[in-house]
Amino acid sequence: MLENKYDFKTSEKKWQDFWQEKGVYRFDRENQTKPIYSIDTPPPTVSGKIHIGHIFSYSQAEFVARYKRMRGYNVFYPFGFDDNGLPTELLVEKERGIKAYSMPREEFTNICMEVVNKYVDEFKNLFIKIGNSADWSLRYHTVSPDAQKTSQMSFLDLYKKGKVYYANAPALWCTKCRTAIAQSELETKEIETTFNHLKFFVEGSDSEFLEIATTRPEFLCACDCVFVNPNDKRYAHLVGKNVKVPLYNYYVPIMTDDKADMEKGTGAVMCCTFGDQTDTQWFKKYNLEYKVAIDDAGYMTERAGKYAGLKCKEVREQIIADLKEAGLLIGQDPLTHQVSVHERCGTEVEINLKKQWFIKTLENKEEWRKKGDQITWYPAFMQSRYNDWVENLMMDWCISRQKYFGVPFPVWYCKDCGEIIVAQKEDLPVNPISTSPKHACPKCGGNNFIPESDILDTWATSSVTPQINCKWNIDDKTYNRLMPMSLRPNAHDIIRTWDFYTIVKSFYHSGIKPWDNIMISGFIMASAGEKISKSKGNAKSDPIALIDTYSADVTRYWTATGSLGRDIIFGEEEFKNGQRLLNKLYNASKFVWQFVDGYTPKDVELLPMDKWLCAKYNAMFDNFIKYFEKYEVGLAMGELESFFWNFCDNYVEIVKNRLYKPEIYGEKAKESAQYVCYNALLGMLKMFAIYMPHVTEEIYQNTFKSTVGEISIHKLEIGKIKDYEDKEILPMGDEVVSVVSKIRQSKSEAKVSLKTEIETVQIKTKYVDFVKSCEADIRAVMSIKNLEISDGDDVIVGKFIQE
RNA sequence: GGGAGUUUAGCUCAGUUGGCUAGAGCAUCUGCCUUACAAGCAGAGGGUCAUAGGUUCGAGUCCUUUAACUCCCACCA
Repeated sequence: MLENKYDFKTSEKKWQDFWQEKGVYRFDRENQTKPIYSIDTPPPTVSGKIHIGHIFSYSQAEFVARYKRMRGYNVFYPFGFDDNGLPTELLVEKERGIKAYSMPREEFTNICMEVVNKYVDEFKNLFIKIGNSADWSLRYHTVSPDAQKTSQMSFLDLYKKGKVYYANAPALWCTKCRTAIAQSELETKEIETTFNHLKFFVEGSDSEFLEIATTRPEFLCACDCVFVNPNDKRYAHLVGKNVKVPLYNYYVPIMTDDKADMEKGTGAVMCCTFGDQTDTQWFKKYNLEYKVAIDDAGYMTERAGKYAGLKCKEVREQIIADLKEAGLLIGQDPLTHQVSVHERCGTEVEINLKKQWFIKTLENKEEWRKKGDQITWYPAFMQSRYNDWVENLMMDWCISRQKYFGVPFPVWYCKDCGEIIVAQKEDLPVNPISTSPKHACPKCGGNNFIPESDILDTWATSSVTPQINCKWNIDDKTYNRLMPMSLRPNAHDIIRTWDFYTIVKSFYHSGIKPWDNIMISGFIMASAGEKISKSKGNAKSDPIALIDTYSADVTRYWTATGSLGRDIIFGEEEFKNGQRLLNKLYNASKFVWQFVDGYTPKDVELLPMDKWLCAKYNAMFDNFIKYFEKYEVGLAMGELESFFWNFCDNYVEIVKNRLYKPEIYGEKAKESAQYVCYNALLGMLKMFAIYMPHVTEEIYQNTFKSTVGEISIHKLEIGKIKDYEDKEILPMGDEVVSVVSKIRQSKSEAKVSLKTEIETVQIKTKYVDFVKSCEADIRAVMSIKNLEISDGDDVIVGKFIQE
């Protein structure tokens, strides 16, 4: 029996412990008969507190895991934590008020480990608290030795295959984080600046000058040449001549290139190393000199002369003032434009030239497209984001980071000849700083080595989560059994990083796609167009507070609303619906159970309305499956929910008379209702268990477990009520509901109680036979003395019999 | 500049291959203590389906136009 009231505060914790203890969600390695469904869960980045957006996105995938389990799959649902690299370093620096570069490397990484462990525990507890059904025995960490090993194996494999290279090539650089970054880590920010028109005097003339517009005059000290378009008649006569760089007074040539846009600025552009992407292309194409204007931390170099040692933004104003004073500034136009900033810190990104490691991505664009096509995208339109990204790739993937806390490169350099020496696979994981190669340099025989002190981009490890999960190169049997994985779920912000890089790696390593399906969820917005962010202080949606206030089930319910891939705006009012549902589910179960306690389903001839309910249930079930197969977890729940309310408000109301009073309506009528109540309620509880696992478990344990036997509702499979697929009956039963509704309406309009007796009701319907066969039900539920049923389309309600 | 998504009731959103009078919840209003639930139930009002055209016997749904909002990408001289 069920307690009178449901108390989520005690119940949720109780069942969470129970599930862990009984291993209800364990992947069954030994089972060879059930089909496997594997989920490549995104390991959340340990970069601060988890907010409601994470809960939203993870829950959507979690519903799929539960659904598949209840459809008979052996579900492989691991959970990982991405706890290394730049994001984690930034968290540690902020939390402890330290800077990585101001202390010994080892000390810093030890502190990182401490902080990470604290946060990982918090994360895990939160996911358990929300009722996440991951198999925690499959938990992994990207900073753990196992993950490091896989990540380094990935590097070695790419190295052997010539897909990773070490080169002195222009790379994006963050002067605040003091490291190289990748194109995918850029964000755009709109800023106000000025377009400065400067005089570049033509060599040998005091009067003739070339007018050049620039937003970055601080780069004047790093100018290599000036470009004009070859078709630009305005400047044709100057091509080949030299011009004098303002303030610095050295001469650079005027050259032609198609990339110089006649429409932009004055049509003449200065090329510096490096002001922007185009400069890097010119640098390569014309083999220009590399002139460094800005150092790693964003200060001007010696080359800048009197401005050396100053931040480049301060210098800009000063230079403009100096240019003005020297009469070299023709004018200034205000300009609003987009600049690239580092997504982690918002700093404007520079480009510099250092030796870095790159993974080749540009040469296989076609292949990335094809692999994207082989994966089914849900919703389909999200694939265009992936395609856009692939098409617009500008640079190979730079994977070296000048940071401390992460997976090291398994690489040394020979001190004598510079040869690259990589570790042996069997020695992994290695830290080159604390160990040395086992053999002398194969090229020169030298025995002195310089370790690579950079670490790998955190995405270089995150992009091998399928390989980590499936034991690539460690357990071939498991790998072949699980790859490609069934599903990759993530939000749309990391398509260009996590999804893209994972596809790249999987293709390079084994030539296959990493997953069959990809499910992209939306974002929780604070308001239209405004992302939730702690720094903005708009995150009034702390998941722990929400769970404590509304329960995990209600919070989960909320995450299921909406359709896949769409952003939704956070609103606490919406939680009320979930509370209502949870309450109703408990009460309805309690009510129905009193009539089926001790009942075991047996074949009976069903009454018409009971057949109708079964057919209705089965039709709902079909829709439920249809939506779930498209990962539309919210729309699936919508189907279930509206069926459930219909069940409570119409069906149960109609049959409860039969259940209460078999002496009036007959034993058979009672048994028919019992059969349907038992099956429909159990069926719905199982489906609701996907969304609200705690309350449904509580109900199951106190009711159906006694007849079903299985230790947990989450071990059951969802399904139809047998043998009731008759679609013809649907409109007939609906007609009865609508007739009852019309009678209710007349009572409501007369402002009388619903139990008020009615002298006579005339029903005119096109389903005379069916309605006649439901006569007893209709009379009972509406308290009708005389009921006349005939052909037509109307309901006439007679006198009310008042006390 | 290229691409994607959205636009349906005051609010949040469903609406499948075109098919009865366009639906639900919230909010508002009117009632009802009905042998589960008043944390409940019944009912009512409320919509030119963003816009303009087209295809069709028939369009919220398909095609074209325009507009607004959001996002992704590019441009960053």
